[in-house]
Amino acid sequence: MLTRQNKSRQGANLTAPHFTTSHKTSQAHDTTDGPQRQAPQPGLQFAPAFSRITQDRLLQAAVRYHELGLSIFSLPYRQKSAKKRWGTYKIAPAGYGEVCMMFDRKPQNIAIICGAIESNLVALDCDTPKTFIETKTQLGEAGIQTWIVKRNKNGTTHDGGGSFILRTPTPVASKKHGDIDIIGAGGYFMAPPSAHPGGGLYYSNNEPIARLPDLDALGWLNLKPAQTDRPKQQKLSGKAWRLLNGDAKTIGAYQSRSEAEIALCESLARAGRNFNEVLRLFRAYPGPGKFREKDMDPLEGRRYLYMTWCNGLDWINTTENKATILAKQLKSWALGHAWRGRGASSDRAVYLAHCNIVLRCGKQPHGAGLRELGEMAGVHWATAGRATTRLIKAGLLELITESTPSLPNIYALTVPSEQEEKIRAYCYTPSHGGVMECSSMHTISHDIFRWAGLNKSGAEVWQALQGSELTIRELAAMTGRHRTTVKRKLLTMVDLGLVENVGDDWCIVDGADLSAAAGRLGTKGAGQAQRIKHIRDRRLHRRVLDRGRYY
DNA sequence: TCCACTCTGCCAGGACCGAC
DNA sequence: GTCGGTCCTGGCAGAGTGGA
Repeated sequence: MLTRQNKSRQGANLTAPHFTTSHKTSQAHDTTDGPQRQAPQPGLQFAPAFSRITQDRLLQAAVRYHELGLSIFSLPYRQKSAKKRWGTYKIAPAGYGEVCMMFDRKPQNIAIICGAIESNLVALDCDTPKTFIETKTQLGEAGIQTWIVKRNKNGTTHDGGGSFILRTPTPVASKKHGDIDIIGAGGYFMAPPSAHPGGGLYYSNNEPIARLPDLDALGWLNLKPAQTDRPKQQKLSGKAWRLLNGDAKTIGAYQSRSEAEIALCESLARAGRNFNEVLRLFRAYPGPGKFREKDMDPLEGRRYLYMTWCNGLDWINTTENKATILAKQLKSWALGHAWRGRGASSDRAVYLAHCNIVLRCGKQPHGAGLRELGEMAGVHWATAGRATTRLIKAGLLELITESTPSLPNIYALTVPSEQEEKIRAYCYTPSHGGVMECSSMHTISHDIFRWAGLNKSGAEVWQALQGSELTIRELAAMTGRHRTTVKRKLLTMVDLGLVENVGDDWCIVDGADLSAAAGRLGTKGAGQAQRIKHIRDRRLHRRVLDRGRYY
């Protein structure tokens, strides 16, 4: 088994793994003739050849590729086609643990993804010996020596061909160029020590992967950049964009470029980006600059950014500001007591949405659009507006700044004096702010708890029943809903197969499926439809503003 | 179980501010 | 000056809710 110590030692050498097809691993050979001398005779079975490559060597190779920043995944032994979904590895390469899980158990083939965000690899797959030699010559004339992957002859077509693996500044589009398959973004190639379906193992030379300064370096191939997804700009703050774009004034507000990059990571994390997305953004934009310097060596750049990212996360986790702490206290309070009165269920859902917005942006006063509140609470935006008005009247919210046609209302969470003692008693602890509350918000906005479904009062009954067997009287006391309402909801839930009653107690049925129940009530997809409608509304609004009038 | 009242969803129409 | 943005009010129909 590979130890972490071994792993770090391997990381010191940036050359690609070198594999021979013989157990005599010390035997030096040229890329084109060495292994061919050992090529098995046609018709022989090749399984014994693989048996000389131990499971540890397969795992070692996989970890080595991982260390090089390549995105890999497993294929069935002696197969080239993926039998499982591998698209996620294009976006988020497998971590060290996952790589070990994939290659630690049985013989597998290794696939390396081209155009993946860390590597920007391109493979020039030459089908014939002639094309292979021509390409090798042209690369040599251009002063490019790089990692080459070949396989033993097995009597099939393409014997004598091979792949040249290169790094490019940007992902390259896949295409066919004569007898060369240019495997770029979205494709993958077989890596040593994989086994070809027709027999024979893949092996490689002992060269590092060459990095092209630009796509014109291989002018005769006319490489084109791949179309990549644009980042979701609307979710990033203006400050984050200024930092990403290397705005000197914004960066100058920090004591160092490192601090600016930590702040940028923190902002991206708050916007819901994961590390791989952040890495892609840092590579796509100039940023404060220090990462760019480190990224001259991609492995070093990745390590540096990972440390910066961890520092940003640490900051978020350890330095909660007053607004965040208050929001968590208020959220715990809102979830922990019964809200009484008509409309209280919606008020509670909208109030929790306000708290979540404060937690998300880490500050208050906070801007909250009615459509956003509606989507988060699972109600119509007009309902969210009316609920917000009631919350203001109740002293739970304060309207700081009225909306403009382009900016939403600005609110502040407030603590009514008569409630202050109770709310402060809901001291925030990690158990209050974790999974339980996330799932609560997720439940409230579920399609089944929409209007014409079980509604928000149904959501409260459902939440109260989580892990408990309760009577109608107890449920009414816990939720603040009238016992008639509680009974109605329970009977509907029984019809939907969500709950059952044993004597006076009611409990959730094992395996209850909220989505299926939403389908039966006709509310399935309501949240998605609402989001789509809001997108249309905003588009229409923009046109109206452009015209200056409605018609 | 029934009824009165409240709330919701939907629609139409109208209005402006801050950043660059 | 241009651009990019959301909220509010009022009315209507019908569902949801609380209480008798």
